[in-house]
Amino acid sequence: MSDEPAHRYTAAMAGEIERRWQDHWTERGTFHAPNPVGKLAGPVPEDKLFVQDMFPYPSGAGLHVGHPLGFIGTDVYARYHRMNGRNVLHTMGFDAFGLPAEQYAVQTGQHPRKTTEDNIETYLRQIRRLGLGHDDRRRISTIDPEYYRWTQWIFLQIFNSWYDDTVGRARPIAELVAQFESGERATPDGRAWAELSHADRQAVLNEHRLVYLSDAPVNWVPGLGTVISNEEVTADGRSERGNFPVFRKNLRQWMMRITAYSDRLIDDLERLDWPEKVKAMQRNWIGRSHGARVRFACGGESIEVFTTRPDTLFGATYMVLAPEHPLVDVIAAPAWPSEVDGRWTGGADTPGEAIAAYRRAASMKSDLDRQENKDKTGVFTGAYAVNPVNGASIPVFIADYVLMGYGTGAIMAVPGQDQRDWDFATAFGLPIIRTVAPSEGFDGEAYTGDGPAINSGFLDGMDIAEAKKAVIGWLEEHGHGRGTVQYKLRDWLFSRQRYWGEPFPIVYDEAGTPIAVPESMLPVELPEVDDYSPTTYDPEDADTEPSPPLSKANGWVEVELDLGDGVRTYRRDTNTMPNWAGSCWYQLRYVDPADDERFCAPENERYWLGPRPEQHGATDPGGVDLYVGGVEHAVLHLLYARFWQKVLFDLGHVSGDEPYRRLFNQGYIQAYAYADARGVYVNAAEVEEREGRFFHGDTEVFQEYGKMGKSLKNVVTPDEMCELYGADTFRLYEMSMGPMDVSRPWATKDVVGAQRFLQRLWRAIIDETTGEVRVVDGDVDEPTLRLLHKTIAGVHEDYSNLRYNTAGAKLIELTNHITKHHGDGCPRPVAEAMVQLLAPMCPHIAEELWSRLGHPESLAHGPFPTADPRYLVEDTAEYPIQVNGKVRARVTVPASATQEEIKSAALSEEKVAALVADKTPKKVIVVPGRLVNVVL
RNA sequence: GCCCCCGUAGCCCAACAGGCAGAGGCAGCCCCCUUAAAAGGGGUUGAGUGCCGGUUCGAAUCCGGUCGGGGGCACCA
Repeated sequence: MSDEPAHRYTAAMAGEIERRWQDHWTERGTFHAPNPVGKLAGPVPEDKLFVQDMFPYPSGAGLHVGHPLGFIGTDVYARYHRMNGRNVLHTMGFDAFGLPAEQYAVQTGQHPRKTTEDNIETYLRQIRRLGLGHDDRRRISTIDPEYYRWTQWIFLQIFNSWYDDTVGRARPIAELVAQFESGERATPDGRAWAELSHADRQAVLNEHRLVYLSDAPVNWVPGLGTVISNEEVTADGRSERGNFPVFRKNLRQWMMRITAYSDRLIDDLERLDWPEKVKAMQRNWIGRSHGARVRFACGGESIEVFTTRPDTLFGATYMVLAPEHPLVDVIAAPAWPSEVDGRWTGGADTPGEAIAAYRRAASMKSDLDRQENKDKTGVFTGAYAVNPVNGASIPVFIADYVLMGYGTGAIMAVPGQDQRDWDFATAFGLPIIRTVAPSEGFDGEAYTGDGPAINSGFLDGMDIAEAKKAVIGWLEEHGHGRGTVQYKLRDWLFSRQRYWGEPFPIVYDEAGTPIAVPESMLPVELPEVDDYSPTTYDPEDADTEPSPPLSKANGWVEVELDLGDGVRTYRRDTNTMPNWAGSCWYQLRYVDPADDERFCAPENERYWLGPRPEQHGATDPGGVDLYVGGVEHAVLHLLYARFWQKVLFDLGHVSGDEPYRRLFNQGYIQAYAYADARGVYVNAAEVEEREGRFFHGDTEVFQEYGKMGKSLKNVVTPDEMCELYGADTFRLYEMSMGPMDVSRPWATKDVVGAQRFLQRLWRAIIDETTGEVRVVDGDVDEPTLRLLHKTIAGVHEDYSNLRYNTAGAKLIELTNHITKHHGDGCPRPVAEAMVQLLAPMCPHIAEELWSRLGHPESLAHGPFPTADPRYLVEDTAEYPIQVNGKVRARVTVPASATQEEIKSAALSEEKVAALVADKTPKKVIVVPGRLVNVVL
């Protein structure tokens, strides 16, 4: 330790260099990216790049080494392009509203603003050490009133819009009012617009607004004291946050009409450069299916069903309504028909009693029960319906395998082609008619494959696609139904009953009509309250009601305003927005963070985010050039943000209709955790491996693999890594672990490899004992030049394709070559190029070496080396010679050799000639630049 | 149950578009430096690509099957 050379690149020296360069960059605003107009205006090159990390939430727990993986990845990309002359926008702000912040504040007994701002400071301190080239003028935070002013403004834009299906886009609500006024569009009850009261008009408009109040059933979570959106409910019917039971409850809540955009949200995925996996998840979530709605007569009523298989209509042998379906009580027979099947009655004396009992039982089942137990249950309503295609009379059941929330809440059951219907039919003794001939050898139950229609009258012989078309035509012609499209996507529940979120810019008049707060009065600031902790309940108690903390802010809820007809008293909306709101548009604010007239100046928006068809193709939607984050936001954030962008686009506020042109999902850094026999976790850093088993001291412990987390005692922090090795070593190691999109285990012991490399590179340029630059001037030998230019070319390509692991490997290779062949000093041109190539990944050491090599200017804006093609072509080529696919020999020929020349060189090679002997090769394959294969 | 992704040295990972299985790192081994040590230097060993079959002159790569791991959806008509 003591006699370590004075000028070795140690962790301590790295730390000193890093602090110095970070200060240098900050002082000079090295990473300030100019805008075309406004407060950040400056000279802008046409060539720009907007790189963005997914909005981090500033957790109180601080960062572990997994968090910065993507941040470093985007930084390398940004630095690479900045060095190559592009105007690069890269920054980072904070998504700081939301439940976790509020819960953390409640735990620590402090105001959420205080804890959140403290956490942001901690977060910034941690990421600052990493040397990320952020434009710090563009840091924003969703909790800043100057930010959420515009979140509220966008909310009002959406509120004041409606979706015009005839033109397929959102329009200002005033244009709808004009249609009603002129009579171009009739009001729902046919009265003239002028005859409607103010409240009536608002009620009509509420049915069209893209944000509207709804009394529909919503997801109520007593354990959280708030309602949540469908996207936040897990598959087993619990809240994603907190894992509490979720209950369906009718509550008056704000909804966003995202369903108006279902088709565009699906269709526009094709124009995005996104991972297929994420696109598939969004398609799946939106759940578009094509089919038909068919009406079945039932007594004096008509039951409408949705089906994706109208071609199987002849096989419909019964119908099922969801237990909550409104027609159930209307159609239910007063008494069982004679000779009713005992399985159908549920043991009740009348259909009415059976239905009541069944509904009671169904309501007691949780979603989880329903999923675990897929045995089919149901009761007969006593009613029969008529199959429109053949006049058959079929019984109508209720069963909980039919959901009120999808389609029409009613189905035609075709047991021959649907396994669920098959199961029900078998349990209840109902007939099964196959209407598609199963393929040969099929021995299953319901047959869902393709085949010719059978038992289907005029459809017989047609395949599924033909039969669908034919039957839809028939239904439409005879007025029994029509082809239609169905979606799983539901409107977005947008209100939360929490404190720590954006207040709604809405007040209510005496009649309870919601009124937009005028733009001039934004932001509507979050009031101080004595008790910001929400009222939560017994998580299992469904009979509770949300009680928003803001409703307790007495001086705030009641407000005197003059909204045009004199000063009156209004009540504020006491909900807050979900924490997804702030992240729906933050890229727009990064672009223009200080504009206080607009959320973003159009010139700046167009420059950074506008479509560039000449560069990205005719259908380019625009958006952030590279957006990096985890796959966990595939449906939530990424769907909501696309929706807002499209509304803003329709209203003419932005020039592109997608927010993120290219999306990249980084993998996760995971870690081993160790628990002893009792299941108690031990500090992973203290575990030793001996003969394939693991020990903590003398106690045997057992390895698990997964997340890094405090409770698992396996957290490694970037701070520790910077301390032990320096930020550049840490950055390089993270980038070298593998491709960016692959998840992998953290291994602190491997970090030393990255450090040794940087030490070797440092030593090639700096004398470790004197600290003098030891590069040599003069000509560089040919092999070194060849390797150098090959490295330049390869690293260029690797950086632009986010393959940092292979870029790192190429640099190590070059450095090893220099160490081996130029131990007495690195040739200057090689040293300079090497430093430039390294700079995106290890910017501090690169700046330091660059400056020691005599360059006063920062390396942040280049230069970056380009490969000289002369050194990329070899003058000779070595060909492996395969005989029957096995490599037997090698020949070296001039690179200019023709295929014939290569062939004869190969055949005359000694070992090959011996193998060929007197035989005549059947074939000789020459792959130019690759190899020769002789087939005997 | 349905859909998607991934299996290459002890470990993390390379291999352009089917063409010599290896770029790099960790660990191991040998040597050097050192009073000693290593987060120093130099060198070196190591897998036939999870398994079976097919296509091909040639397969880690393409196709079919199978096993293992990860993820998404799930009574959505």
